Amino acid sequence: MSGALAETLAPLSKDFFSQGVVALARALVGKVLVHESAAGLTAGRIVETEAYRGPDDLGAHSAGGRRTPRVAAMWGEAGHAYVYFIYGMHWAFNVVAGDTSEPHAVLVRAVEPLLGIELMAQRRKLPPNDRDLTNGPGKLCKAMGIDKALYGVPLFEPPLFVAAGERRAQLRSGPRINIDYAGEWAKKPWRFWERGNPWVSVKPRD
DNA sequence: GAATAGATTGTCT
DNA sequence: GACAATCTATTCT
Repeated sequence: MSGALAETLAPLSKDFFSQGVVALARALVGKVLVHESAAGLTAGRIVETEAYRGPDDLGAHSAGGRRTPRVAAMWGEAGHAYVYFIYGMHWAFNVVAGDTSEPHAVLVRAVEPLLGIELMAQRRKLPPNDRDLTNGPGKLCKAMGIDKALYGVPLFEPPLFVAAGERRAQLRSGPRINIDYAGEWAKKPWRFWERGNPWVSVKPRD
């Protein structure tokens, strides 16, 4: 990939994030996530997202109005990062949506590597052409160097930001992954992905 | 390819 | 003390 591409990666404006959480989850598919870390630049095209709509949504960490230190970012301004640690070893990255009275967020579940692929491979200890590089929430965080240090940072300016990008295939939707405990809420079709994209995590029926 | 179990720790009850 | 918006290795078929 060329330096020319890197130069086209400018942050979207703050306004982009001011839309409903489900609309934002849809809009983010095809956009590019960029991280300018000390180790180097990585960028990936977002191909899979999920919307979490607390306090009503029982699948959300903010369910029932829960407002603990961990979920504080969900109660913050739209367009900031909500990063959490899960299963004792993985980080997951979310884009906060809604205003400060609405604890909403969009989980980014998979990206397609665009830039800094060698660095991603190094961080993941995998070959650069490996499909497992970024096809899952924990995997993409590891590959792109996203962890607690980026908790709450704005996503409309460096070092971590969302840039313009195009969808290359039809947008599909289905139930969210691994929230069976959420009852009826688990059935909502708030998972979105780009049809047929090989980087999507848990294989959907496209 | 599918199913299963084990890893490992921050967070909340 | 229980569990989690997951990943990996292993063991099947």
